[in-house]
Amino acid sequence: MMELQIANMDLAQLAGSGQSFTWNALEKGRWGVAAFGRYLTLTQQGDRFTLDCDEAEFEAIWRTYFDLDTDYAAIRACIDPEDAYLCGAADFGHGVRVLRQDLWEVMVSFLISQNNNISRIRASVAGLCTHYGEQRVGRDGVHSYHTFPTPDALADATAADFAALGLGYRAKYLEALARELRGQGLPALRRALDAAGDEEAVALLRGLYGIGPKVADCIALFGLHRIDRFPVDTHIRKVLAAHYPQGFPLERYRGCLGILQQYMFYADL
DNA sequence: AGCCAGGAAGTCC
DNA sequence: GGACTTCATGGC
Repeated sequence: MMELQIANMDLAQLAGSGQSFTWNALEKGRWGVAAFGRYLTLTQQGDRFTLDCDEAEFEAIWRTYFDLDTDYAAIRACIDPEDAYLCGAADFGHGVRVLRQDLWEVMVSFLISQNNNISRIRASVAGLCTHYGEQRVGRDGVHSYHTFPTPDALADATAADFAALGLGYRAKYLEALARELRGQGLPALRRALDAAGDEEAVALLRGLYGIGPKVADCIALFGLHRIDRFPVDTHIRKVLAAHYPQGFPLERYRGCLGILQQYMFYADL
């Protein structure tokens, strides 16, 4: 058990922010978070958080996962005070952060996300975990959870299997992705991505079947923490048209574009 | 019935 | 290189 004070973090906002699809609401304000093969439950009262893990696990996994070493107050302070829309969006989503999620989980989740809605993405990801993930018993010894399935765990399934979980026409993309990255495919891709700059990383991702510009940007932002990527989806396109007809000031916000994008996305949800 | 959802591939020219 | 169409599927 750990108690912490964390500024600029709100569990309900993170759970609803559409960047992770493996959070689940438990009883009375408690959230369950599965990541990196672990399962954490936590609660929040204001800026005080209670996590059911020890300090070693917190330092090994969760400090990084919740991006606690990034100063979100400083980023919000950079917002142009004349920009009423962006100030309002950042205020509304004050507890949204860019989580440092597992690369493969992000690849699969956002491959599924295209032309889809968040509730069905969540259901599809849950189906993948229960059907192909590893079942483990939680810290309380009673409740169990499923890890996110590896490429190898998915590679023998077919598009028809994935379609049965509600992936629709995206099922063939996941079939190809899992087979492409099975064995040493994923670590090899990760090495190439880690050695690449932002543009090159996005280009590498776009070389995979089913991954286009928007999904590649989401993978770079959420799976590689390339904080300057600015994914433009249907919501952001709408926001840009409504509030930035002359174009969004990308250069002004170089260095934190992805975080501002999350404020804008969450405000539009 | 048609439109929308964290879009991308295929198919024209 | 663009512009247009197709792709599953459920909710509104």
